[in-house]
Amino acid sequence: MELPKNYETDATEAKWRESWKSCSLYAWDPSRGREETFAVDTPPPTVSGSLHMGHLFSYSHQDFIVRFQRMRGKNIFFPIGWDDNGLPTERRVQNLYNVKCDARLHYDPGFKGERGGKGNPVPVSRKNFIELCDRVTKEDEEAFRRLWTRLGLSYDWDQEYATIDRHCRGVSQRSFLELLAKGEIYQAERPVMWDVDFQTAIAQAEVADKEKKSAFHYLRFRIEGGGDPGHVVIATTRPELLAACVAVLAHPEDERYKRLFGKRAITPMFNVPVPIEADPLADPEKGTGIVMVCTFGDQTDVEWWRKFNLPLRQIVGRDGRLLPVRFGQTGWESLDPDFANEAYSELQGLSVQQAQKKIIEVAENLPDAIDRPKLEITHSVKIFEKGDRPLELIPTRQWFGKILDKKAELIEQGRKIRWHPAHMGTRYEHWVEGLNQDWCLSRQRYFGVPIPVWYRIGEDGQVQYDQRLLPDPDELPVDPLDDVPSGFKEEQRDQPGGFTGDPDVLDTWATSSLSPQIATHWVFEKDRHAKLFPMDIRPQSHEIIRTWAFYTILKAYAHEGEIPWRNVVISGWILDPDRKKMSKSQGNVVTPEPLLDQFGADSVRYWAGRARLGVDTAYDEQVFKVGKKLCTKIFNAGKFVLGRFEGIDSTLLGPEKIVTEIDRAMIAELRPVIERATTAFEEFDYAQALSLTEDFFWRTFCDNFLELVKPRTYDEGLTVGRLSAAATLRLVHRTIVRLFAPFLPFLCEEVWHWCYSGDMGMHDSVHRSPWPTLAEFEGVSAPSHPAIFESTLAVIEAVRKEKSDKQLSMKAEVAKARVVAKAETSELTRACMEDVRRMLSIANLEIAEGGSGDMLFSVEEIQL
RNA sequence: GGGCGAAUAGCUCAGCUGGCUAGAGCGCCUGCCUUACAAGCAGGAGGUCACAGGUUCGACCCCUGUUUCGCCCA
Repeated sequence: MELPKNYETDATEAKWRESWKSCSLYAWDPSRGREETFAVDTPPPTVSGSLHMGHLFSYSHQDFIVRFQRMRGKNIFFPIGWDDNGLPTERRVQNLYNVKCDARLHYDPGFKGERGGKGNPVPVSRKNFIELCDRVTKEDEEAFRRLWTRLGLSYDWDQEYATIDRHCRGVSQRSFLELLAKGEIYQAERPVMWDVDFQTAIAQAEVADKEKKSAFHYLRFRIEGGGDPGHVVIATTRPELLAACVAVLAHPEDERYKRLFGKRAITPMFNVPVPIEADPLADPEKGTGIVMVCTFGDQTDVEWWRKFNLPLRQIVGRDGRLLPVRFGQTGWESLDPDFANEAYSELQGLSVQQAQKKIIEVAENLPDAIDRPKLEITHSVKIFEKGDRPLELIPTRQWFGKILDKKAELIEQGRKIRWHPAHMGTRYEHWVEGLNQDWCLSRQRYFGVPIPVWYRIGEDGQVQYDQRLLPDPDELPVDPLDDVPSGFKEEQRDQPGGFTGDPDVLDTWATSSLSPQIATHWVFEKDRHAKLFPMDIRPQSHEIIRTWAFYTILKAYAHEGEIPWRNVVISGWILDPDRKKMSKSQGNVVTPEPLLDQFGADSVRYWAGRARLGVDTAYDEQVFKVGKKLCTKIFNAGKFVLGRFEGIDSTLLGPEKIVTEIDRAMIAELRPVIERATTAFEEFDYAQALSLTEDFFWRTFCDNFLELVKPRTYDEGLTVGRLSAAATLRLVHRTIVRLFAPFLPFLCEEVWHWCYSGDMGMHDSVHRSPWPTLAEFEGVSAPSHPAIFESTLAVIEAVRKEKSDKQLSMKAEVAKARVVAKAETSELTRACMEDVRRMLSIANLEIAEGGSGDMLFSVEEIQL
């Protein structure tokens, strides 16, 4: 067989990519049963994000596990999806086409959209906007598909889905309606966390805490009825909310303020009397220990507002600007309405940031509003993880999923799942324990799964939110803004006595949390679902335990009372040299394509394979180099090993031909490698399996065994010794190629096809050939003594060291070497030393009885 | 402030249930063109296992505390 001189990654990878595709090597077989199936709930990546090495890292990890399971004979269900709905795509479209969505506009069929426009964004209709989103996600998906294929990820492309496609919209809406019917979803008008830039509600899981500079401003509130002193000083970081103040609170045991409880304080500037109440949540250590309650400054304000049944004074609008209000009217009582209105007129229409500056300016010009200079501090504020400005709490009508009523059950579900590494399960539990809000499901956005609900409109033209019109399950998916509820006509839309569609879309997590149901086709194909659910593994990274893992566990529990998967395997992060996570927003990403060009897919996978689950790893380009070297070594060793036995009929090279002592010892060395690598893989510890295999291949097999038997393979004629060597090389090498196959799929397939693809019991592709087991070596007798290999290596090492110390070539002849062996093993020694003698060119090898210690034999004298 | 994790050679990391002299690769040094591979081979230097206590016959490993770093939460 004529083999190429060098390993050309590009050509070889392309060849096998094509081959695997044309024979559907990775297709799931729907006819096989659950027990022999291995189902993976693959993370659908956000397609509008940028592709970087961090992605290749974690997605490789799944593939190692999957390829191992496939070789174990499992029927692999390995779908791939794209998460394309939601804000990241909207944002990308806005930037690419310089447009913004305006839901009031009508569809323009002629609108094409052009990239790179400048100036003010062009307003487009919702439908035009969604069309652009669809276009962009199609392109982005293609880029991902190309990269995943190039990396050799063994997805079943027949199972591809996108979270915005028809099927996913149907599953997501079905889930919504089912949970609504079960009472697990409800609608309510309440203060929710609101991003003023995106103008949408968001959920607790999407909030990030950020340290920001701020300041305590010290405001004087007069006490109604006077006293001494006639005022209290309240420290606040949000003076711009003063007009929304509805109460003043202090700790019940706080001696400074005890006498004030039950009285009223009067806000400066607006002169609004508010009650002074006692509550243990007021922190005496914070500020001046007495706090103003506004609607709403933070979550505690919401709690107090409910507890004390305080009025609502909403001054921050959905766009983050101060709303017009009129003091003197009901709900806006003031002791001096004219003065209050004049003061407020300076603030109205300003953003909260501008309003803060302004109100301090105004207050400073009043005689009695500010008590003392501000105190600068840093504190943590809540920000939407994809946003920029602090969140506001704004009362709006939203849909919610119930979670607070089942925290204990969700923790219990988490405990039924095996987490790898285990401490990631603790992180899940802590997240669930810390939840304090139900899941806000609705988003005031465009590119998402529509909430499948219409409402009746009363004869008075008011929307009747309690009069819901729901679609039939087999009508799904619907878009309530395009589709008409049964029994109505389009002309009745938004008309008195007619109907209106819910304008909101679902949180993207409401859909991606259904990835198991989406992939298994859930209620739509019950048999298929039963064969795949609960799934075997969920691979993901740790920052989305609180979102994706949590919501998926929640949905599976709410729908079927089940866990969604038996195992969660968590990949760590790729960190830059400053140990920061590689991510687009950090601006520290490394683009994959040049590295794939330079090192090849297998080398990149090798890099990923070295990192254990859950462990963050510093990005180190050296490791690609190491991977490439390993590939070259495997390539060269493969060619050489093949050359040592290819002239011999393979039927002459069965396990029974392995009779030479050192060959049997080699098989004995291989056995624990197979056992340990298998155990490691079963525990998802692919890194351990790789390291064991690599070490065995390079050190034991190439550097020592190959050198040791090489002379014997050049024997004239098919001697017993030559056949034994050839049979051992063949069987061991055939095993090594399979042990490497999950990590280096392209190269291993190439080498496999040089010699092993036609073997009995093996598959044409290495990737469907059986994972090595000890059974393959049952016909090989154990060596006479377990320490043979190690003892032989000790002799080799001693002679090599002697040559190296003398700065001689390894082929330099050794005039004489004296080996001392224990009496009971001297026969054995003779058998092994013949190989050693030939390997190291020892002219005169003397064997004597004697010796001590653990080694069977040792070198006493070397003459060069 | 609470939780989780990490700290081992110059660098990146192994070291699993406590047990020989703590390992690998990269880098470095000295040699070797040895009929698979110089992208290789042989040999070598290099570690107070973050720090301080404790448990134990024995601790990188278990316990307590401290420091530094990362992440999550309040």
